[in-house]
Amino acid sequence: MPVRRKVGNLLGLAVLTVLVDRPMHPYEMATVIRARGKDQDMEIKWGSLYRVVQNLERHGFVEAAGSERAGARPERTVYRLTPTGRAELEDWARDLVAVPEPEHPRFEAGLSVLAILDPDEAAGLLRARAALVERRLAAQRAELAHDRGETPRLFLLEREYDLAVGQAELDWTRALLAELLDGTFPDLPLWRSLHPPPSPPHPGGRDGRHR
Amino acid sequence: MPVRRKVGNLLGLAVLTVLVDRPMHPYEMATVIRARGKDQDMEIKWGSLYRVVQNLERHGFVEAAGSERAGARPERTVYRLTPTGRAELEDWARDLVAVPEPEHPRFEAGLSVLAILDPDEAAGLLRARAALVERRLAAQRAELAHDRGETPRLFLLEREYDLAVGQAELDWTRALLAELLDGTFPDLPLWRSLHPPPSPPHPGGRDGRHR
DNA sequence: CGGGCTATACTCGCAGCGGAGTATTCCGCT
DNA sequence: AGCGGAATACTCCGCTGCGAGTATAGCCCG
Repeated sequence: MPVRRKVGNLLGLAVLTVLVDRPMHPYEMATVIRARGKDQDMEIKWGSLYRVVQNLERHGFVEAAGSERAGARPERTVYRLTPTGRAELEDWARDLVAVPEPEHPRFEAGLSVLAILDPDEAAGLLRARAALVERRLAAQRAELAHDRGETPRLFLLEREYDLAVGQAELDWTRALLAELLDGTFPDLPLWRSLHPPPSPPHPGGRDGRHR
Repeated sequence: MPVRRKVGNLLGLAVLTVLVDRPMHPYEMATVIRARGKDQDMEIKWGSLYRVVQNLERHGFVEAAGSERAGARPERTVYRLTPTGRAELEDWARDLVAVPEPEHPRFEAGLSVLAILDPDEAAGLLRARAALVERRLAAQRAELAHDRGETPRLFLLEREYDLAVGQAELDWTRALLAELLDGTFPDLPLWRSLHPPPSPPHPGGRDGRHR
């Protein structure tokens, strides 16, 4: 497995990263992370921000660098990256890049239980998904093309990657869908046998229960 | 977003699925899920099993169908799927299949902070990753080919999908790596400027700090 | 026939996550 | 000048997840 991190939340990675440039107070970190669009790259829940910063401090990755107050309002603690924190950031990054870990997208879980749905319904759902994915890809592609003008490619790599993987997903889905629609999919009879039509006119109570 | 589930843990999905066939006690569910290989499809932590079953019961998705004891040993509660539970299972499956959700693989997070590493090191890490991914793909492909003999394709869809996406990831990584190695990657100068060599012979203390 | 190993079948406790809430200030509008 | 809504800047608490631990039963090996 990938090294067990003292602070595992990826929000922590984002925090360490923005602190490389300069010390900040938590709310500002949130703003900067959002501004750089890095909140799109990892599921970030802002409710966890202060908790995560606390944990980073507890483990010596960041430390308070004093506190300021602006006008009224509770004083905000400004945090700075420690050398240990910088090291942790690099180590974490290395780990994320070099060690592939089996991940488990929702779609995979969905496919693993696809057989409990009626095959015709499943085809409809796959078609719907494909349409949505296609639209999202188009939007992402447009946005990426736009940002290329303003941001060096070096900082857009994760978006390129996303696009590549998304496209592969779409292609695979479309291929499966085609097999289902033109009847080439080999297990269709088996699959249908698991889902007897609601009530055939009404012959002698046949009931093809599976198992 | 995808409907908020009362029980969100995917282990719950697996539990509902095995209960379609027949009532079971928790430990048996674990055995069956493992036997069907469905534990490969979702990150399952067995420490959560009893908790998840409890929660499913609390929400009326499963219910105790009595308890048995075998020889000595604490009596095991046998659970059965309720109609609500069956409905939840189908709804959940539909949701997982039809609604694509932006996911956030570890590698994406890694790429988003790649610039903090030295470009040469980054190339090394990408190469290492590519090698590992390639080996895993080969292993998966072999295993899948083997299982094709014993299991209908209908129950192996998620593995096919995994393979397709894994291959896309590998291709993308290799392409990026090639650009880095042959110097085609456009931001290499920028990137290098963020990482001044540890200590150049020792001229007048130049220090190209970024920002 | 006894000693250790593996499989069976759970329980416990706590850290961490995150949804929801809170309080204040600022700004635009009318 | 008064109101409403958005942005700022957090806090709180309950539930979940899960690593670690526990205890017995069966069984294989010498």
